[in-house]
Amino acid sequence: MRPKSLEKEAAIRSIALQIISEEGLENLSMQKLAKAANISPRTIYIKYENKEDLLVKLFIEEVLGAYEKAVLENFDPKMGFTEGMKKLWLNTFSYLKNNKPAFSLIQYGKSSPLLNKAFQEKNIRQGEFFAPIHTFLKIHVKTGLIPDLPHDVHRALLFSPIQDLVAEYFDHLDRPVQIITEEVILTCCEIVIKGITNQKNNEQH
Amino acid sequence: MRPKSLEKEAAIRSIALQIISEEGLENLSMQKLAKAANISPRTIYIKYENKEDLLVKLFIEEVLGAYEKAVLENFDPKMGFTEGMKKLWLNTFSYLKNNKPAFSLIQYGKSSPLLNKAFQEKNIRQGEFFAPIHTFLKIHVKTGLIPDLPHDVHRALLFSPIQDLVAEYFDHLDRPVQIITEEVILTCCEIVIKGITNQKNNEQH
DNA sequence: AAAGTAAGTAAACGTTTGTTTACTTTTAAA
DNA sequence: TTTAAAAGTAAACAAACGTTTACTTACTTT
Repeated sequence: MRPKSLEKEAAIRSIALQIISEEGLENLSMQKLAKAANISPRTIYIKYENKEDLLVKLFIEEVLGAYEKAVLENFDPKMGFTEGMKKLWLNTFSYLKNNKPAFSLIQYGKSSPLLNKAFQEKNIRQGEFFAPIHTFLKIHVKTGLIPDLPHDVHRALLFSPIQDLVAEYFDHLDRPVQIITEEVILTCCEIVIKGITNQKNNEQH
Repeated sequence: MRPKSLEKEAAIRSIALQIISEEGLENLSMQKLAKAANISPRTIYIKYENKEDLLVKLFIEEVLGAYEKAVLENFDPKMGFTEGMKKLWLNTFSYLKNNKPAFSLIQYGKSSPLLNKAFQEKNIRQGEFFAPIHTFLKIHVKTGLIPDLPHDVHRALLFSPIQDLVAEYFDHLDRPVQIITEEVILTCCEIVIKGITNQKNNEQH
């Protein structure tokens, strides 16, 4: 029997991401994708059940999987809070700034009902994405360094600014002067850390 | 001559938002919209040049216009920093939590190249959205209360968490216990304020 | 009351959509 | 070397797409 061509599957995924990033999810069609990948539309249906299946697998497996791996590289839940946060922020920035297609689909994941639902179901059925961050935060809640808030609230406070900064990095890409640099990222990270940490020695009653 | 029916225009806009919110931007079609609004497709083209024109006007005029107005209600750039921030955060929360369709399209504005481009062009040509917030931050930079960072960086640090919290509010809507309440919003706002403000009396060298 | 004109409709335009049918090619195992 | 079977292709399917044509309705103005 003839084996599946892995190159063709990889081409489908990367070209789909490219179209979504450049023209938007609403302008991705199976026929456009097939033509751009130089294959027959039928070939896509050998690897994916239908368009929704393709989009969901692209989002969950290709994009979020690689994103999680990149963010957690050289990160350990037992790290000190400041060290860990800076590692996570810098990993996020250096991965996403070189992967605009991935960032685009992650953004769509917050808008599209289809992708949003897929994300929540995956989180429930197969365990949370970014589980080591979960552990990391729990440890620092236990020591009393950061307040005991729901994990989703922690995420909003600690990581939504870095994602917004990446969006701004891309918005400024064609301008002469870059304002979102690694130095700015670290400054912002320190500001976020300062906000969340309980500096017990400073309590004034 | 026969006047335009304002009700029909309003119906087009509100039903379009509803479809985008429930089924996604990628599933909004002119024919579906016309049928849902009980009008002929041609009627939409009396009021809008084409589909892109409809989407852009929906985003810029209907959604961002109303959003800006709601967020700035009873806000004054001359307010104290903590007071102003809390006002902006609570206004944002109370407006968006009752306007899921608006929130959905705002999220799409960060993903879709069409809407993103429209937003940037409008900001350049007709002056920034949320100009009073600009002024507000400049005042508190001048007094030295907050660091002098680019406005986009301020925005990421000060307002991206509240937008993320609204997204989480909607994600948790069908669960028995609500975790995103006005109280949580205020707690988070205080954490963000604590991070950004230069507490000169606490400097330890 | 009549005229004039924009608003609005029903139906259809040519394209493109997601997907499938009928067929050919490729390749590992017999 | 033959063969079974999945991979892959070209072409086409009905349905839905964005948009327009030809026509009717409704309302302001004269």
